[in-house]
Amino acid sequence: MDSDYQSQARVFKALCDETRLRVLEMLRGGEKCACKLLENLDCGQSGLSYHMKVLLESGIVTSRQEGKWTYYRICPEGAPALVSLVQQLTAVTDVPDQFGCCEK
Amino acid sequence: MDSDYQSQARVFKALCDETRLRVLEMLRGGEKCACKLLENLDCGQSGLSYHMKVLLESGIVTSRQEGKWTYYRICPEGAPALVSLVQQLTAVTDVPDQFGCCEK
DNA sequence: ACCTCATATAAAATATTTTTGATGTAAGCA
DNA sequence: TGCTTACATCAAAAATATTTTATATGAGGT
Repeated sequence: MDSDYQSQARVFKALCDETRLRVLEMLRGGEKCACKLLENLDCGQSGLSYHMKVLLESGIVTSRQEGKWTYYRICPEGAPALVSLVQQLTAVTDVPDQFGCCEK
Repeated sequence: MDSDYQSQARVFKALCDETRLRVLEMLRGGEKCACKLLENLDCGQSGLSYHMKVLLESGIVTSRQEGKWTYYRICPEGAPALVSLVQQLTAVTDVPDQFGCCEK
């Protein structure tokens, strides 16, 4: 598990932008090169490059170079890790915690 | 499923802030009132109010009034919905898509 | 070596989020 | 009614993120 709030936040930041969600949807259908992604998005080339960097740094996506092209795909390790992170963040524990509450 | 990018993004925005992740962690141990949350956070009262609004609007958290107090807890419907949203976003499909790729 | 293509990076402009401080509101109590 | 407590709302400032434009880099091809 990832117990550092900042790096958890970084993963979710990758998902809170429309353009990046579109990219992710395209990648669900399989590996794509940057130029194909670009064709189907409403942003400039450097904009895509920026968004892909955010996705890469979150661990949700990986890339691979082949000659001049860069191919991106959903990371086979990162994606399941994300799912379990979300599960852990929202799973209510049955163990009482140290915080208590106002006169309850 | 939530197929609108903007509302999907809204859910993830709720999770990409350290303070809100802390709140969520506290709520995992059970319902808490705002004042208890405030005691354990590094933000002002109006700041907490802002963050709780973001969490409420994302559907991950719900609240309940009791006299002067507001109690917050992880939403029993919203949390699982989030998990399945993440699963859907990152599940690679076996069906080829309409995008193709560069000379592959 | 030079040119082009695919992508990355840097800097500036712009937009969005978060924090802060002041004020508002509603509940409960004297 | 007037006071206090718990929280919400607003507006301005501060901090961050995104977009845009220009320039750089590195792989091929001629």
